[in-house]
Amino acid sequence: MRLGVTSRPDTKVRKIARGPYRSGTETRQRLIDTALALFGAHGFDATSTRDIATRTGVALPAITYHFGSKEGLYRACAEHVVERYRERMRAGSETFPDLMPAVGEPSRAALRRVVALLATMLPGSGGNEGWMTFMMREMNGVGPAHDLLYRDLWEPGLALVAALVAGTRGCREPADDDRLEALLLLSSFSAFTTARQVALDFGGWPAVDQTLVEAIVARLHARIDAL
Amino acid sequence: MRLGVTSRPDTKVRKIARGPYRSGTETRQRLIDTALALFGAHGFDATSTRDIATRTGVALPAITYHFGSKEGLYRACAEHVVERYRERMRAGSETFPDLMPAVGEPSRAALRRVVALLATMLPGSGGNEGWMTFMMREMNGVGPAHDLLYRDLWEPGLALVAALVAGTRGCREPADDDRLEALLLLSSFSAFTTARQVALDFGGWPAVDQTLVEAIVARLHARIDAL
DNA sequence: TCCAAATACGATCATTTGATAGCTTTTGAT
DNA sequence: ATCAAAAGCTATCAAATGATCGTATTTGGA
Repeated sequence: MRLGVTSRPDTKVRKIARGPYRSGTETRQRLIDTALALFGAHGFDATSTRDIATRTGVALPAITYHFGSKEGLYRACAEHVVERYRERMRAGSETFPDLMPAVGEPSRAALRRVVALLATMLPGSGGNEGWMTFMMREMNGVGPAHDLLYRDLWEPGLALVAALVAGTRGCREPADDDRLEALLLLSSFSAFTTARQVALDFGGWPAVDQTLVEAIVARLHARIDAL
Repeated sequence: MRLGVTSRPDTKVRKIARGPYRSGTETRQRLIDTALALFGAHGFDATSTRDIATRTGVALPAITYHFGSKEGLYRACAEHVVERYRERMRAGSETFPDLMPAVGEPSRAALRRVVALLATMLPGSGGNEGWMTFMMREMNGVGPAHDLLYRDLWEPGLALVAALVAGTRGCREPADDDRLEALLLLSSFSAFTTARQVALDFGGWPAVDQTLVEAIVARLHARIDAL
């Protein structure tokens, strides 16, 4: 069955791979994992579909078969990133249920926790390397997944932080200054994503580890307390 | 004359173009201007040499002739960016000669001015569009010009800011905290370079104009005063 | 005036790349 | 057991791309 660009195979039956043919969802996931790392490291145009297929251990037409095109695979990666982000934010919301903006001190406390939660997504070690850099590549406005990521990731995140900043300052609706403050707060993270190599080289740090994340969060908390 | 990758033609004679053949330096400069905009907007791999040549109004082999290869042209763009940056910093140094770190209040004042000077490089309107985005593309560590830009641009800039932060805090040598503070200060600019589209869309601002730059500088000055 | 170097371009090559055609094997429901 | 759909692969195509060859024109000094 050939797939359209947006549709995907109905995957209600195949669940467990028992033979040499894997289930469609598993192959799709493995392709997304590989592509996410390569797209994140080198960008859309510098990543070839042959490289993705070879590293995944499948033949070249598998990409067209499962995702319709190279761009379809890229969009699938973006959707996967959004899901990862929502997962983490949901987990954070369950641990800290009071993330909704309010007037006065609760907003400040919530803002502190949101920033700390976002900071936990910084480290690139472990199995999730690449999805942060993938995300940052789409922020300049061009790219096949910019609109999706803006609508489902950046805008909600920035709106939450801006609302919390406004609440901390005693306002109900975020104003220009609050939005700017939200942008400046979150841009602090970009030093360790977009400019990760420069930051690590300059600081002489080996990696974005827990110690470094704690130092960043401490500094951001100080800025929040001074609002 | 065929050129090596690093060498360039001796340009001591040809200066003024009087006939249909332009001077070598002028063609080189026009190629760099076009390439800088395209590389900055779409990246190295997504920019074709044919597109650069066509938009510049020259034939395709002109790139090989003047720069040796596509990568040679890219490096020439990076060198041009470094020169632009140094020009601006030199102009700022002449206007404000006291940028060197010292102990106490002078460092704070110098830091305020350095940040304000760097902020003036943010706006993308005018003839200099593209060189900021070109620069930011090389910060993740991969790319044909990363080392050059780090050595001649990022490291000196960060070292200056870190020294001024240390001076403001009363220390002579910058420590880890000072370097981190320098990174966080400068990363504030990345919100309006790497993430320019996201920032403008979210804030509802039409462009990175003087009003916005002043608001950013005001916020950064407040952070510096709180050091 | 004359010539070598510099500048420029049309035509072409070899490679890479994304996509497709056609066929085989596996899977799971009937 | 049977069969249609799903999953997969080999071979290949058409387009794009970076680079090169050969040649023509211009330039500025001898």
